[in-house]
Amino acid sequence: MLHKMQGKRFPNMTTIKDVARIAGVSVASVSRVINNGPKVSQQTRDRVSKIMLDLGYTPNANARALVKRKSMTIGVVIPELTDPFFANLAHSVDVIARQYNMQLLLSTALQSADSEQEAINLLIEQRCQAIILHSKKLPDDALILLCKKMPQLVLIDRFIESIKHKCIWLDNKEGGKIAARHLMSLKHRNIACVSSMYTIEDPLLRLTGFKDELSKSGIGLDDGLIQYAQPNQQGGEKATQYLLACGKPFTAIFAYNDAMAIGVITALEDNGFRVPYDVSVLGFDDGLSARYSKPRLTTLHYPIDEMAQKAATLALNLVNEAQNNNAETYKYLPHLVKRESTAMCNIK
Amino acid sequence: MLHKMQGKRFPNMTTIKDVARIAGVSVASVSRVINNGPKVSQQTRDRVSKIMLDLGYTPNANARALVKRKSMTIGVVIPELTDPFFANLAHSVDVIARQYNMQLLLSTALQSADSEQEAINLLIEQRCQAIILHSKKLPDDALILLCKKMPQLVLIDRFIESIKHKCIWLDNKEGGKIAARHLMSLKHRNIACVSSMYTIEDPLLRLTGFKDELSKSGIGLDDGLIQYAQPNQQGGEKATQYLLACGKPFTAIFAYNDAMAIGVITALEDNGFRVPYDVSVLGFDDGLSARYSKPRLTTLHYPIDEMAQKAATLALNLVNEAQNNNAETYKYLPHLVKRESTAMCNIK
DNA sequence: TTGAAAGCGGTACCAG
DNA sequence: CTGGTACCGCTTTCAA
Repeated sequence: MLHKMQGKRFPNMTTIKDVARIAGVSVASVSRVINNGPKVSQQTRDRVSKIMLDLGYTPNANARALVKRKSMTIGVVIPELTDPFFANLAHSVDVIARQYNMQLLLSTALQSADSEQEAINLLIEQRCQAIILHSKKLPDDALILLCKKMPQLVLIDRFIESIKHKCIWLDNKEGGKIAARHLMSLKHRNIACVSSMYTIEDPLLRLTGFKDELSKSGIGLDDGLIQYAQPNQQGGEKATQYLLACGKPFTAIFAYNDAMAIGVITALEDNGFRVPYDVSVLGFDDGLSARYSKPRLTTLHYPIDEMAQKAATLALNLVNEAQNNNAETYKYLPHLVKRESTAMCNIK
Repeated sequence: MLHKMQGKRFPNMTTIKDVARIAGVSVASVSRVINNGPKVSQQTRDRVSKIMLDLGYTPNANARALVKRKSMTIGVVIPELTDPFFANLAHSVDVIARQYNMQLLLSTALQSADSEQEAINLLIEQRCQAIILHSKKLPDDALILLCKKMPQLVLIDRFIESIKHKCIWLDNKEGGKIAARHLMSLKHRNIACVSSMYTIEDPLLRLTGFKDELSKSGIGLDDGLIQYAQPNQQGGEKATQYLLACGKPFTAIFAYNDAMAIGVITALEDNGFRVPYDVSVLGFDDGLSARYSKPRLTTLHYPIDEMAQKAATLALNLVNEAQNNNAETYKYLPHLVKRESTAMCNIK
């Protein structure tokens, strides 16, 4: 059901010329009034203002963008709005956009490289002055190319060495380590993991950091105790059922994200285990649901708000390659938020 | 921290002229190639296409919008993106936008009439071909005026008689009635309400419908058992504490929305009551959290997705006042989703 | 099949 | 302080 180019054209609206004609002045003067320009007599200013109001005149941003070469828009590419994580990301960009008096242009990319590329192209067509891109599907080289074409493009949640000064990213590996330390501090030694089945690097990094830290203390992670599933509540439930079925003992589960963690808890309780008394569950993200769930989730806070605001600010201030010489990089760290889903291991 | 008009101008990008010059053809021909126009020789088409690719040429949507008087954008005004309800609304509009090959322009309005008006103005400046407006603050007459100026504007979650063919709304009163019927069918007779403190009409309508339906069966609603608070989780907790403190007995609570309902449950359990065994709790909206919460929420499903899609489609097909003669109106009804937070009253 | 040229609605420079 | 005007990048007649 693709309606190619459908949609009616905008009805004729009053233009600057209409205003000028009716006010008996030149368009130049009207333009000055619109922009609060300096050299207009108060008398002209008042008359023109009144007429603009009477006519319900609204300047055309497209025309303005064309001549000024500034669209006053900032673009965001995210997979979709229904995921609160991405909605928050967009929201934070919006906060910055407002500060700069700019409009938010949203492009959702679903889950394919093509659709990501398409989303970006649309934003470039619109000549956004900044683009915040959350890409998981496009390969590194495509992004590097893109950055060359669009200097004011910033990547969020991704790290690429050769354009690292445009990458706002979270240290997932360190996140895994923090998780491991927390669980170890609670004396857990038999730990399971519920990870995402998608082949993006985040889950791998978290897992790697997690394992590394455990092994530092001589704790191994049985491969059978790592289950991969869809990174949502159902995936969490399913993975937990497998975990339970395999029969290996564990006293804690590190989930890829909060949604999975909630699924994990559900499955655990359905099978007669109590969280955190029998099994501790650790999430990741610290979204709203982490506070809603019962028990409330102990989880790693993902500072997406901060990161998105940084991304927007950075993008807006990226004039051209010349300025990218700054050696700044933008690594963020998750931090532990202790709530109720983890507790001291009570099995010796 | 308002950065007036800051932000660098867009770097010079290659234009249609560049392409034309390098290809040794006129801009007209390039334009034809871009738009897959009919009268171009295959040879020219190929050469120009290649050059566009080599140059990384991307047409300027602003220029195009100007001359074609079609921006290919669709605007959405919502209070904010962090609320999943509004994020869903925006998402559904986006779904339609994609079908029509249009871009989503988002304007957040926070919580004041001025900022709503401002958000709308910005979208009109952008010459969106359709605007979906969720307004709670602007008075009826302002909206009626707006509709006159912007025929392709559609209101969502609001009903104004004189422009009812542009209103996509939910029958909140009926929602209240459905809620009452459900609770009565479970034999509850002492019922409390936790409502929103904001003076928008939704909470009032729900409450009215609720009371009306109760009184039909001869059940009264003690004014002391109606508490008003912020329409979020904390508000729900607070309101419940007041309810508990006032000492009047009740076996069920009808909350203004899911967030409040979850707060209600928390407060109830903190005070030793079990949901739904001791007290039933009924929510409204049926957002994600209704499924995450424990117990999972029995709630009234708000078909916001459907409504938003309808709104977008309607707006896009609204050419001018002439066509608004259609007598169609767009009332939607919530429906009950039974989950775990309500149960038969076990107090005689 | 092609190109020249007239705008679309503004801005900004220059002259008066 | 004001007006005339040359663009901004692209589409679309109209002729050739």
